[in-house]
Amino acid sequence: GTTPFFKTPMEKPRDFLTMEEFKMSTRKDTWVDKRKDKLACQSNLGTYGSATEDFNGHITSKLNELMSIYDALAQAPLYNDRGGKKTKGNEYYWKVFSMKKVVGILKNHPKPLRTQEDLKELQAEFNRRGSGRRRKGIGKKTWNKIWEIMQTGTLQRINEHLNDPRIATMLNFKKIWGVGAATAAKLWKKGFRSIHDLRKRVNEAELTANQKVGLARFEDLLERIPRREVEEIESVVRKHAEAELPGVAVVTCGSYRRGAPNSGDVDILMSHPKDDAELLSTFLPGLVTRLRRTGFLTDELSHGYGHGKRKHESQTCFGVCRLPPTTDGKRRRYRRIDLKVYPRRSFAFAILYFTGSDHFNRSMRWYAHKKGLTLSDHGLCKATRVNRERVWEGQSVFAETEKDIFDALGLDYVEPQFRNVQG
DNA sequence: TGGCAGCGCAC
DNA sequence: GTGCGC
DNA sequence: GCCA
Repeated sequence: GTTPFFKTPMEKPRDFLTMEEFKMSTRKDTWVDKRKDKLACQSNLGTYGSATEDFNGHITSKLNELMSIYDALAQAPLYNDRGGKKTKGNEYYWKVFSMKKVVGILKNHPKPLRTQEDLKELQAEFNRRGSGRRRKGIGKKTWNKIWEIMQTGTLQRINEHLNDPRIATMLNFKKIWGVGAATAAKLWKKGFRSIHDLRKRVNEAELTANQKVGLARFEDLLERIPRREVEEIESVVRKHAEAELPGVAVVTCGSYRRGAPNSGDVDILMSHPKDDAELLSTFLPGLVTRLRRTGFLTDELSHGYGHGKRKHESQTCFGVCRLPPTTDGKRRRYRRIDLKVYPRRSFAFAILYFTGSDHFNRSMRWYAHKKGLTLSDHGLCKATRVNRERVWEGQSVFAETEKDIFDALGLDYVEPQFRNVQG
């Protein structure tokens, strides 16, 4: 985070601004600057993040269930008889968005909610104004849901939906990687009723190549990956990456980098001081070939080897991998792995972006936005908008480390393990 | 009442 | 252009 | 579903 990724310092590319030039060109002392201590990417410093114990799993598990139901409803125009909206302008999309936030807040709440007094205490914390900062994100409907779960152990709304076999089946299909609500609804309409069913008549299901992989590896891909295994996977990739391109930097991001005890997938970012065009032309395809040949990378889901507009900016390979059997002969699980290669000039931005968490990123982007800036996995630039259309994007500030990016924004640096905020 | 990010790849 | 995942 |  604070130390450069390579020993030799990088020369600033001509099209980047120095920190001085950048700060000179950005507005300061705006109203957001005075309130920046309230940001999720600043205010939770030292309080959230390292929370490893989930005191309110009895509540969040139920909210998660309802969330996945809404997620199915949100994106299933085929399921709704009247046809849902085509975009995420759909009402359910934002219910899910909002509930995710609530789950994050409860996961980080340092004590279990059992009694009405516990709940009132938390509500009071949310309503307090003046001296204490006012917390946001839980509204009246959600307080009612939490109270219902505390009293009855469940939500009537969940049972109503799950009693509908269409919803229950669609939720199961949605667990297949590459199958969203639209496909799940299509499969229901075609008469499929279970994963087993789908496997039996896979040819009739008309799945895409990715969905077929998702179905074949279904059970394994549902499992969390222990931290220890993420490290093993990283070391295999590092070994082959180093063979392909000596001196390559290999950094595993995602929840692993935030210190999580287990992860949903493995997100590996790589870079090298060499010339960008050269790095982005052959390295990743070469690495992928090596990983395939050794049997480690078993499936490729999608590539971004860069034939599009942004071919100079990054390359990706999403796939499935598996470690060799353990010494006592036990087979290992198939795991989702993302490989990404960024040129050195944007490596710090990419590392910051893919380390997350989601809400931490949103918070930083929001702050940047209010200062007339735009933050992405490629840079931090001045943005000019007319009628909400981005018409012009300035040069990015030069950053060799994540800390440089915080500095450019005028924020305090936050270590990865404290970026675990969700609220 | 409008905003909550926006993008690239498979098909 | 839609669906999907990031 | 929450918020300004």
